[in-house]
Amino acid sequence: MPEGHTIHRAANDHRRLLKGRVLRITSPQGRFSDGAARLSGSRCDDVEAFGKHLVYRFDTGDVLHIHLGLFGRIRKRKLPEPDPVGAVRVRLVGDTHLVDINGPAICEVLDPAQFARLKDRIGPDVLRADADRERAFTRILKSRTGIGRLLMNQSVLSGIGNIYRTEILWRQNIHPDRAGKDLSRADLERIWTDAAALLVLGVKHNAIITVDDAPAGKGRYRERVNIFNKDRCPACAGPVTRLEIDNRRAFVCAVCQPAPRP
DNA sequence: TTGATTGTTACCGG
DNA sequence: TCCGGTAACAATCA
Repeated sequence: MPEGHTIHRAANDHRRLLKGRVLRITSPQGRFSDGAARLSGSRCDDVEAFGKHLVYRFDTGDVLHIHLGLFGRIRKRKLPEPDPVGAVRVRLVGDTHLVDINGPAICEVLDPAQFARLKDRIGPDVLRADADRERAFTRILKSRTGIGRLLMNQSVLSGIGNIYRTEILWRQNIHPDRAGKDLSRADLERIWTDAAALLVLGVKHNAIITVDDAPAGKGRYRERVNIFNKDRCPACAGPVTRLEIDNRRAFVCAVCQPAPRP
């Protein structure tokens, strides 16, 4: 589930439900007892997403920092309080709803200085209005690393996950092995703009939609994609090549996305 | 029971 | 400083 759109969607939803409210915070498995005790009873001042990082800000200055990693899940439940389902690390109880966080890779309390360091470490987020895209472009244009790797490096730019990586590069006819420094500024502008548009659509529909004119109704996996996990390129009908980049699946059309000269 | 999976961090060496 | 490689970790589902 966790690509950037999932986290931004959760942040928007949870802000609406929890902002301004005093929360009761528990640790059903006991694996976050200290953090829950430290935060519980304070007022939630805001909920924000930075790339795939979700943060709940409290009036004490403390921040609850969540990163779902590959397997984490967020569930919103209505009160009265139902039993936890699965490995609920932390439960945030508001006035009408609660939020359960299952299996996050990161679940920690940060003080203001630690929170500042976190924000500094995360690259500009294509979904945030305050994102400094130049910071990402400068870094990419100097890098020998392939753009496929760079797009998944959350300290370069944040919010793009594995499926969007494949889809964005296909839509822009760019091979993932092309070095960042061999791309043009115009290429990067197109990538950024496309990524932002697709993620906005993802937030809106709670699904990964990268095909134009997506038909109504939901895909089987809440996806409507062009070549991720497909056999044929929808543009040229040629075969889709499967790659592995950083041990993650990637898909390329050899015709529409010419490989760089070796 | 097994394997795959929409992710990240730490550490080391070149 | 940057880059590649490796390992560790997380929970659920088919």
